[in-house]
Amino acid sequence: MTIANPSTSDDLGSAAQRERRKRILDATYELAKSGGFDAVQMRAVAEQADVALGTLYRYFPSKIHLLVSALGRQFEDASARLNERDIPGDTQAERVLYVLKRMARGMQGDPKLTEALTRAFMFADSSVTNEIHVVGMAMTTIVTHAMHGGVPDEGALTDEDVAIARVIGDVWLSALVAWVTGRSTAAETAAHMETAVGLILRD
Amino acid sequence: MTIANPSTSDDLGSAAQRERRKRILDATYELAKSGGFDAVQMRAVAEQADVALGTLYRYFPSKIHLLVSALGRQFEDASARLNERDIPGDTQAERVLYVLKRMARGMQGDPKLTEALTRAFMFADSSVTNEIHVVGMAMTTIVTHAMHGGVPDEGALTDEDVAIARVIGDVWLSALVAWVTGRSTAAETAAHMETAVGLILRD
DNA sequence: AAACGTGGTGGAACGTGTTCCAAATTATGC
DNA sequence: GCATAATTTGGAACACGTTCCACCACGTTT
Repeated sequence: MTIANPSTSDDLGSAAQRERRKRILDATYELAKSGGFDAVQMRAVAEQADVALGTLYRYFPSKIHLLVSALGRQFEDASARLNERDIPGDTQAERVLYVLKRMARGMQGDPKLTEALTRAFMFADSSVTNEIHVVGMAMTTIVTHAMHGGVPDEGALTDEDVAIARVIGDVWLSALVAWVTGRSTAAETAAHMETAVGLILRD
Repeated sequence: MTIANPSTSDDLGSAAQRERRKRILDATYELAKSGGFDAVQMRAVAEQADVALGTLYRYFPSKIHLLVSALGRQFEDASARLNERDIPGDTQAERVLYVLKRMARGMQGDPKLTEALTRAFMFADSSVTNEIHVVGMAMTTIVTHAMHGGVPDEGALTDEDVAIARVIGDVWLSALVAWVTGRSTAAETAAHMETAVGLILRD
């Protein structure tokens, strides 16, 4: 018996397996984008990705793993895109708000997708630690990068920088949940983030 | 046809209805305490509360409403208990950390219960706005009360106070989710809260 | 007291996440 | 190319949230 799990193993498997994995994540993305969390039904994902239900579960042991993995891919892409350019703004607060607003705009453009991924993130238990960590690191990287104005000098990252980035990430997540669940508007969310960043990053 | 909904209407209904509602919330509490989110099964709640499944759904339209209502009761109790005494500590940060640690200790003593209620809170959509609002207000009240050292002078609440309380509440919620889902330990959570409060409340 | 209406009961039924399995297919070692 | 192992498939089956419905109980109106 092999213990290999195509979704978490470092070994990415054969080309066919990589291809299947990509098809599954693409299908997840599409369904989430058009119908949100509820529309990402395992049978529907399997069908659209053209794999059997059992195969889907072999690659991703639960709907939550599946969605969080999709979120991770999104975040890594966003992080890579943001980090290759310089961040405008004269203060840390301005730069951080710049990237947060940029991300917020992106998410508001795809509310269903955002809802699906955020819900999954909030529901993830310890079995999803690895996938979650990918997302958390990407978020922290984005914020610290903005704090430093786009200088790729990673050595300058103090513990306090990281702590600040994590706190901002926390507030952002809470605000995101409130927005996603329809308990606050986009404008309220933006205002709340401005307040929070202003409080945390007083230069 | 009557539109009355026993769970949200201001009119609490007959004594028998109030009694049923209490039995349901008690059953929810018991099940959550012993088995967490998954153990709060609607059939089990109905049976333990000695009502029919249909009746349970008449009082609480979903499992999420049910759990968030139970959370609201918990929080209001905690808030009332905390607010009737003075908060020790010389600075705002010390006092806020005092109450946060106190609450954290309470929650760590009932991890399953905390898990159930937190999960429900995170999953609640806009149909649960009212119940959520109860919890949010209680949390804000607790933090602002601690900031002011137990002085019941509500007139002294500035907008900034409330904003600060909300940011702290956000960080607390994110930390709670991480703890509940097994992604961080109690000690890490406590340390993170200390960092956050230290950053936000620099006297 | 009879009729009525409101809410409660018991239980069937449905949808979707998840598990399981035997058969078919594909990959691997020789 | 064959034997063997690993993977995929198709689909049945199960669990639990949710909906629905026919019927019952009880208080109110007349």
